Amino acid sequence: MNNNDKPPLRRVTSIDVAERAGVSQSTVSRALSGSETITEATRRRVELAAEQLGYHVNARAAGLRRGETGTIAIVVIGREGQGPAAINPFYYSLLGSTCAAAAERGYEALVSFQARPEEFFGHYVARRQADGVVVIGTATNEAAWDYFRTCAEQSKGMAFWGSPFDDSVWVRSDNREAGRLAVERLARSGAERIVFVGDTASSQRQFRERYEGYRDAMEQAGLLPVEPVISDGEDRVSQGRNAIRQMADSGAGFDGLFFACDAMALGALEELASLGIAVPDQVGVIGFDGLGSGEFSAPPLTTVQPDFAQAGMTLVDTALASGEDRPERRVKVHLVERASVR
Amino acid sequence: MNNNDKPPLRRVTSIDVAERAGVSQSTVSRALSGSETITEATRRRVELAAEQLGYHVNARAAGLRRGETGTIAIVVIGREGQGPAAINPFYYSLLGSTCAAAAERGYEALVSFQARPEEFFGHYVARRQADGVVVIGTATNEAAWDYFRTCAEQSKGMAFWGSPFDDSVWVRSDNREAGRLAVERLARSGAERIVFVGDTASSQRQFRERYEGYRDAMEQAGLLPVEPVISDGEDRVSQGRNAIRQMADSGAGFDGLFFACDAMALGALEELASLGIAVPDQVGVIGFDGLGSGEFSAPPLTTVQPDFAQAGMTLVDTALASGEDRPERRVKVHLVERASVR
DNA sequence: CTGAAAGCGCTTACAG
DNA sequence: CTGAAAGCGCTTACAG
Repeated sequence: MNNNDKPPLRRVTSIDVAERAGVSQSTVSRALSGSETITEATRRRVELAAEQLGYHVNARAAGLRRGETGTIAIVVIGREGQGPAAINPFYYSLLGSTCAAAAERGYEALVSFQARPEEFFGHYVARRQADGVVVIGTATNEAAWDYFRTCAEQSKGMAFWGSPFDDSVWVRSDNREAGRLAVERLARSGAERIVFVGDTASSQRQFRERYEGYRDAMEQAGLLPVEPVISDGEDRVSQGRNAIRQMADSGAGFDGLFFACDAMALGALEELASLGIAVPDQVGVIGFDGLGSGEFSAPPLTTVQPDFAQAGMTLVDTALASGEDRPERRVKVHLVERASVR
Repeated sequence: MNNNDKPPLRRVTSIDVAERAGVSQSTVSRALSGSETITEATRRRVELAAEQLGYHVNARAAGLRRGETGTIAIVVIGREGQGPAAINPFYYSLLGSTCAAAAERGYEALVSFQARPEEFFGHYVARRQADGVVVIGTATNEAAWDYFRTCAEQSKGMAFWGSPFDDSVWVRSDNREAGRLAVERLARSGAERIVFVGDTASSQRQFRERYEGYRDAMEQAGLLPVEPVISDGEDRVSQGRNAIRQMADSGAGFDGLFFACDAMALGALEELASLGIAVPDQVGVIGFDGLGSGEFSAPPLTTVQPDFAQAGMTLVDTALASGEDRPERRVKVHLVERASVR
């Protein structure tokens, strides 16, 4: 029950277990790793000894010998000069699903948040800390992506979520489908002058893909696609606010809005309200991301969301695929109906 | 530039670097680990060789020899039967700050999401995968906390955020101060009949502490503290909604509300709106957590928030403190002014 | 300032 | 089915 025999002076090793069970170290190893060639009786004896001694196999020594790390590294890129508190919740969801996917594949997840150049590091595979690395996070930190782009040239086993460059192993949402879904839903509500808001030249490549999906869907619906509305702003929320102000000033009419991301849509909702433009009655609004914040906005935000579980799994599998086959991986998206479209 | 010399058949080791630099393995080790006793010239030679070969020291082998892991494990407890998508964003923020704190202390972070009994695991220290483990996440998963409580009895180096039990090394917000802050702010807006909403017998011990802070502050302000309002509901959001309905039915008057957490407050805001009760004009509302969702609610939610950076740091330091001194660690809180109080 | 040797705690051919 | 021995890739006393 308690340790009044003798205090553990030294960490208990497989040799201690072997001694206690009256077998060799090899047998302990085999018994505890589930080898087939061990008698049930022996295995039980070993397991008992291990439990009595509070023994757990030293994962690092085992891995060193086996040559596998059994872990996958996940790096989350943040905006320079901002802490993890400023991370877009979208990436937290993605991080969570990626960890879960890693676990499902039998891997541990080593995660790091990187924002400043001094802390950029991606050589986890070379350092034998991981068998693969997945990189997610804001596309706005150029220095970080430059760094990781170089990393990817040097090492195998890297997978990126929505990288700002195409020449590496990336995983993305099916953004064209997202555009289609949004336009279709807006059109169904009766909207005809639907505009896409977001910078199609953004380092976030996925924005452009969403715009293309919008454009094609508009044409297919017999509607007139217009040029994307691009606005400035410190962050995505103010970009959304400013876009509305800009459109109001220009006097261009619109009755449906598809935003490149939820944060912009959320800012827009505020601005629309303060301008007295009713959502969804005068204008329907759809975002992209599926942020939790959209559940409580006024009105709750209808949005397109990727399948996070699939995203995490694809990221992990891609990182582990050792780069020989480089399939373009697209993650399914679906519409989350809330109340910003009639 | 490219590898047309010969493809790397085998992983490059410190022996390869030694050979190339014309020194011994010991020297390579010393040069690369920043030992003082090495000539600058030698060091440069070694570094050059390492770079040319694309060598990185094998972290696992080094750690095995050194006896340190250099990593801290972070486990995030989820609700059974729900994936990481259902994790309260509060814990994501806390996870992010904990990872950042670990990095600041020179540690890697090994994170896992655990919700089902089959996946409970906390013996990272025994398995030599980490030097300490911090556990955060929902207090509602009893089986998980039972498991980790037992873990904590067996191993040193564990730190818990807001554990449902007191007999272990926990870190918590300064919840009484939170209660004081909320009451003071509400009173300043002119509220007199202020009520606390939240289950004071909840497994989330911090709820009770917030209530106690509320109660004491009410007395000090010469106001009458009332019994906490407790409501049922699937999740915290519906508990918030139901609390409002309950209070409306009972006819008890109130002009200030302090919720045990933001999710409840957010649900309450919706219900208040649908009942036509104006916030903040008829009733002031304050939550706890600092969720991002509160920025976009109608109206934006005034809330009390812990200092996440401090929380992460305290968690890491506590886990690493090897348990000999068990200081009760309280994390500072502050009021985030938004628009749900006059 | 540098090298040769031992050892961190495992696993896995190789024998028997 | 089990054991003795070698080795995974480092670091660190111990010498010189």
